[in-house]
Amino acid sequence: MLSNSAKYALKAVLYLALHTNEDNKLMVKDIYSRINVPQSYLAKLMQKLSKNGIISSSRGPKGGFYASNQNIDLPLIRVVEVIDGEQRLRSCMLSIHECDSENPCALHDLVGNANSFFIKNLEETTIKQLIGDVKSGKSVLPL
Amino acid sequence: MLSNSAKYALKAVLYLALHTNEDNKLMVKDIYSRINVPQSYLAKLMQKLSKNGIISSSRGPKGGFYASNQNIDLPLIRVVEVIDGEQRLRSCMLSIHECDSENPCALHDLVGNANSFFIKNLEETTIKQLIGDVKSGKSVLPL
DNA sequence: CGCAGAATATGATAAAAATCACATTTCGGA
DNA sequence: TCCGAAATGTGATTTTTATCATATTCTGCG
Ligand code: FES
Ligand code: FES
Repeated sequence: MLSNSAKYALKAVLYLALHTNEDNKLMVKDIYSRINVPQSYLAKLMQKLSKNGIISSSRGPKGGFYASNQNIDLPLIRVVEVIDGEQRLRSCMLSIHECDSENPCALHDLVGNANSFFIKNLEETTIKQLIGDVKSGKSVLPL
Repeated sequence: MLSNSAKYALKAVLYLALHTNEDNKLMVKDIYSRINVPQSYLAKLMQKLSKNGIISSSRGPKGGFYASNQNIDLPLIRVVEVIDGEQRLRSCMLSIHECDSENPCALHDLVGNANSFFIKNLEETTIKQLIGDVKSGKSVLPL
């Protein structure tokens, strides 16, 4: 469903959304151990996220990565699409082609609904909304 | 969610359930192109399934793989557990640990329910039940 | 300006998943 | 009994994913 990389990326984005802003940046080395992701692997992921506008960054002294107000208004699905590509999430449970309700595979009824429900949630939920739950203690950002 | 191997295995099991029985066996070379799975890869998967009692086989001339009446009464989850291991399906969406409703991660509410719904279905649906839908044309076994 | 601190770019290595190839064992039938 | 047809066992190769390492570019500050 989600690749390991996508999980890492989501954790990183959420961590940035919780702990940074334009005036309060963080470097990879300050983050990786907090979310339990290998340092240089995380660096690569964050570069990709940054290049695709999911998170922000600035170089040089006083620089680092951060989540801008614009960034945290993005829907979660943007994060996983940048990392995993567009079709992985929408692929059929049995075959390689896209999941297709017009031509449901044998497993489609057992999972298709659940999956499209998940996708819909990812599309409709923004990063900002999600960290609300974490802040209020309703959910947790796991190691 | 499901590995490629698990998808292949499910397709193979369903194909056997649809087209074989004790008196009507099939060899890998008769199957692989019908379900679009590399021949020798499929052979390995079917050995594993056979060794774990998910499907049946007999050697020698007139031999082959088949799905017995016992086999098709198994729940679908047995197939994926044999191929993917027990925990993959139940792992948290954000971390490596098991999904845990007591300690929900930030994504849990968005997906946890959908996922446990899927698992429950895999546990409660037998192979036999599933091929009913295929036979009646309600769903399809895709390439 | 120039230096150090940071992201960025590039590519090498390691591990896991997918795929392929072949030797061995078992079994039915002539 | 023996031969060939089939699964089984073992391991090698390829591809993808995950991880590590290093060189390069940009930028604020003194
Ligand atoms: S068509 Fe296979 S999961 Fe939807
Ligand atoms: S705890 Fe993360 S998906 Fe359930």
